[in-house]
Amino acid sequence: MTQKDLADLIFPNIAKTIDDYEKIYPERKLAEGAMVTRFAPSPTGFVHMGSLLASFISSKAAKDTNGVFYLRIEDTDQKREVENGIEGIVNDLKNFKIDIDEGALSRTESLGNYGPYIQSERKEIYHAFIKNLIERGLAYPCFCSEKHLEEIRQMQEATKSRIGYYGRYAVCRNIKIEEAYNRIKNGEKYIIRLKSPGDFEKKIIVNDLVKGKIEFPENDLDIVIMKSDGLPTYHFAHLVDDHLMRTTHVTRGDEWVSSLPIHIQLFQVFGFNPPKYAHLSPIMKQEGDTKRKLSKRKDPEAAMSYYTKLGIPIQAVHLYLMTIANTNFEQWYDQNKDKSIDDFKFDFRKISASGSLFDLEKLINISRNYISYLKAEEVYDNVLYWAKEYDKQLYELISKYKEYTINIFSIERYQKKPRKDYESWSSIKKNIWYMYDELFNDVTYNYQKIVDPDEIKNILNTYIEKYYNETDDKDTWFNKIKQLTEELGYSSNMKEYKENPEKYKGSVADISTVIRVAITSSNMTPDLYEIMKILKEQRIKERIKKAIISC
RNA sequence: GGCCCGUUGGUGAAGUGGUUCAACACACAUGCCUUUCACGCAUGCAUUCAUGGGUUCAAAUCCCGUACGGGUCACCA
Repeated sequence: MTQKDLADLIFPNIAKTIDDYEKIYPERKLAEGAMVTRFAPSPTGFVHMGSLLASFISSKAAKDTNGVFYLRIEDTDQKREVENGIEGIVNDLKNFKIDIDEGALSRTESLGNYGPYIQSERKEIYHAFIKNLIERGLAYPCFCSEKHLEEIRQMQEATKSRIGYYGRYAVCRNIKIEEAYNRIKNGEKYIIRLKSPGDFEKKIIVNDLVKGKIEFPENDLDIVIMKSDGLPTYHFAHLVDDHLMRTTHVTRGDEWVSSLPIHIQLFQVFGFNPPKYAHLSPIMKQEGDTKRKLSKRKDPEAAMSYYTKLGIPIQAVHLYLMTIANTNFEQWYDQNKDKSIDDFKFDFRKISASGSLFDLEKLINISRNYISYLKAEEVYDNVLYWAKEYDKQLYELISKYKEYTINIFSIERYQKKPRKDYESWSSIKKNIWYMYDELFNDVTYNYQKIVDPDEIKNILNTYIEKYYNETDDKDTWFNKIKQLTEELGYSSNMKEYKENPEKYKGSVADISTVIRVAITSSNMTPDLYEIMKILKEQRIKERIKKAIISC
């Protein structure tokens, strides 16, 4: 009896060989330096920040080099799968404008010639590779029960030995072919393990794209490559898939670095070239005075939905991810404000080796800047789209007054340094609500410095009757406010007022504030002249009247 | 416990042996500008690169130890 007999017993219906697969999935014909990258999540529903960063980097690297970025679904652990998990992932990527060139689109649809892109559909491919290993005596069935494995572990712990299935602990490694054959024939449960050719005393060096050179002992663990359900483990699927899909660069979380010796060994056993690896440190979160990994479970900001709900533009999230991804990006962008991320050349060597702290404040700042450079129409479209989902009242209002709203968004926008009032689509309402009569009902007025109702009435009355004129240009408008100021015994010159405040009842600032508050109820607004231009004569008069009455 | 990685200001970080070695950005503080708020501008914010040794004429940068943080050691990915 030979290894071949054993292999045939375990995998009786394997039609294709490794060589066949090599032909079916040939080397990709891409330009020199083109990278083939992938995002390979489990279908657990949604993509969190860390994975998004990894997929963002992968897709950017592929795009920069005219390569291929694909999506592969890693569903070899069926317990993890969530209903519509694939759709959730595809959706998140789509929402975040990370385009895939190939890969799964849903359970039934996909794109590209290197599929299937869902691991559970690749079973026979894995089996062909495993069968090959068994034939060559490089893999064997293991009959150890979980209980027995647990006993081994406890013994190893007790004797302070290295933990794992290796050397003299790997009892099934030495089972005779005949015995294995018969036990399988008798229906005994088993898994397949790699017969590791590694030596723990020897070292291997891996050059990680972000961590640099890392030295490990060789892997000598007889790792499981096929589980009792017939599906491969992650390690083995990684080998087969990334080889057959011709992946050149694997970007993943650094929880995988300790598996590197296993992965390198797997590639060696088949004589394949391993891909280049980039292991990303996790995104951290400050909690008290300790840092911890940003958690999908505990931290709402780890989910993409958090940002769509908040109305942070996805471009801002991209910008933020890029500043985390490449440490030289921020400066580049600062000097190339007119360019987009697409013009920036991503570099694996510029990824920080230590985990960065997630900084929402910085994200918001980026968002604020980003929004400030949009056209008013773009702001409008975005707010409309956002409000449709999250703020019905706002949606109706701005739909009804489209031109008017765009005018509001235009205030102090088209200048060298636009205002940065808006940090997200959801925050805009608090900046513009007073422009809509529908919302301008039960307002309260806080006139700041001037509190005497008669004085306020007097200011307002005098202004509206004597000085206000709709057609005034800005200079005239302000000169008239200055005239009003002087007429009432206030100082129209701020410098002068600051030098001798006791000589006046107040300043032009105080008068302006009264008018501003009367019209908007807020003492913090953009340029009052612009606001009044948009509001127009009739409504200004109404509002001033309303303010006077409420004194 | 074994193996591996990391540690520069409140934050993201630049900088891998020596021409400002502590950039730049966010945040913060103060001042200026100013009809409010923002914007903008100016200034300030690590005598020091977790820590102790060592190599060197010279180290944040190289080596060793220690501390702290993280990862991993599944028929999970």
